[in-house]
Amino acid sequence: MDDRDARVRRAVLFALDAASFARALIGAQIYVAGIGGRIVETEAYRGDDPASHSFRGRTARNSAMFGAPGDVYVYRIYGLHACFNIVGAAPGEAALVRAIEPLAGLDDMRARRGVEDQRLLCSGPARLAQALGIGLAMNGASVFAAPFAFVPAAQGALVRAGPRIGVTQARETPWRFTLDGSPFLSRRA
DNA sequence: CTATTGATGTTCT
DNA sequence: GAACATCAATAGA
Repeated sequence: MDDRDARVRRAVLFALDAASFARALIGAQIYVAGIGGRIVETEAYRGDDPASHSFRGRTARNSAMFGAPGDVYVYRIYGLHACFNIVGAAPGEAALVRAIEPLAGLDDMRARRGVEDQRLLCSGPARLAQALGIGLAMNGASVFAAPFAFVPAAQGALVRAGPRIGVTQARETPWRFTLDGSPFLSRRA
């Protein structure tokens, strides 16, 4: 894929509605300071969605969700962990990145995570944030600027859809997307 | 393999 | 005061 292809794919990707955006992120690559890999699991959230942080409008915590397409939304959950989202085309829309297939910087990931098993490095939203060194300080950054690097998926992957994990509202909405058969998911599809 | 529970603190009602 | 887009450790089947 040359640079023009990448620009076109990026432009198309960041014009999609929230669910299509989250689905199209499967197969894209995300790196932080050269450490990262291929996105294999995402969830879609948007403003008219009761499960979304943006459902009740803009607040101090979720303001990054109302930023530009490609902006980074990081929040703390359960007082302990960071979760990493990429803002979509419209304000209040974002995709939670739930799992990555590690491709680069495995030793750094292992050091940060304190585990050896490759399957446990990035298979969960808080795990991948820790492995890639994504913290609250990166809230409001952009995946198009250093230290991030973002590579859109080159072609449509075989993607499965199902209910989102851990939500109590809109439990049936099938806005969790997984790369079919990947061993790096947070849970089986 | 599944089920349960403790850790921990910010956000919102 | 309750809820929370989770993880790791433990117990049991």
